[in-house]
Amino acid sequence: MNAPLTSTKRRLKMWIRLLGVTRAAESHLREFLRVNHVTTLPRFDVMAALYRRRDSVTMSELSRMLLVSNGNATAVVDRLEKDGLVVRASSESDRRTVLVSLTPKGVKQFETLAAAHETEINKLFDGVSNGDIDDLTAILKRMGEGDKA
Amino acid sequence: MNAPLTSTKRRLKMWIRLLGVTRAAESHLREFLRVNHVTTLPRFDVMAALYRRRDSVTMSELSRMLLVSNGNATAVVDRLEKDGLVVRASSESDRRTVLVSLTPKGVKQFETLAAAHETEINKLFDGVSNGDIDDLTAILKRMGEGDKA
DNA sequence: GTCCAAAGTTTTAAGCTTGAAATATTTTTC
DNA sequence: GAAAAATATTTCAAGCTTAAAACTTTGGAC
Repeated sequence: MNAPLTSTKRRLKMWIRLLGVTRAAESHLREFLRVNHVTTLPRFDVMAALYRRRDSVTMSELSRMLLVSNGNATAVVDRLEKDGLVVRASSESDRRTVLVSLTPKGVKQFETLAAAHETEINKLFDGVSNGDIDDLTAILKRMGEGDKA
Repeated sequence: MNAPLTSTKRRLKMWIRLLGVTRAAESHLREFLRVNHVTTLPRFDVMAALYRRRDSVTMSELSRMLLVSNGNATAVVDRLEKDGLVVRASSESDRRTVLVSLTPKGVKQFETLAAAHETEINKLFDGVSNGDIDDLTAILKRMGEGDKA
């Protein structure tokens, strides 16, 4: 009964689905972090970036890594700093740049958080087959590499 | 060289990619709407929901359709109403409920917007093969249906 | 009919997010 | 080496987003 969709319509449909699945998962994750760990996704993201690069990261690198504006990075780092989870230090070589890093308290909290996060992700996508997971990863990888546009 | 990943790690990896691709696309789309049409994604989403259901929608339905909080829906509708793109009316049968609908001006603007949006999505995913698009849609559809959790 | 739980919406406080403007510093150019 | 262009960060105003509290109205229980 259905006429075949044009290539454009198929892309649109895919995008609607992509957005729907991602938003639902994000929403679930946000709730999980809030209720069980009294934190938020942006805070988690910043801490994850700093954890990956333990030897401190500049504000610019941070916003580039997270795909957020520099003003945004400033705001989240401000709050994490107030809570004693990260510290700012000015660079020796370039006094414009600010180096951010996790405090020991931040490292400790993040390790707990990361483990819980991983478990939750696993639970969240429990119903998806391993085949679908790997196919999805492969397609998304191709998509991510393609867009230098 | 790489040891095979556990099922948990593969899900985590998939999620990182999913989030990355979606955020990059959303960011591109936001920029497009702002620069070329002086509007935002949330506004577009609300208008799209109202356009799909021309005979007016309640605030609760709206937030459910968009997966956002009701307070959020209130705020976006407030701004659209101030711009004369939507109207609120109280229901005859239930004085608690508020019926929102597009004004003629809103309909007209949305139709322009929707066409531009579709073209932009198509351009955005230009580099992705039709096969990948359809596979992706199918997998995402299965994922979306699965999560009654 | 009155009380009370439930449902629909808005308000509020806090945090997230952005782009643009403002500041400070470094590098380039002449 | 002074002026100007470029880079790094913060501040600002506006809008997005959420959860929780406050209101209003409805629909039962009695």
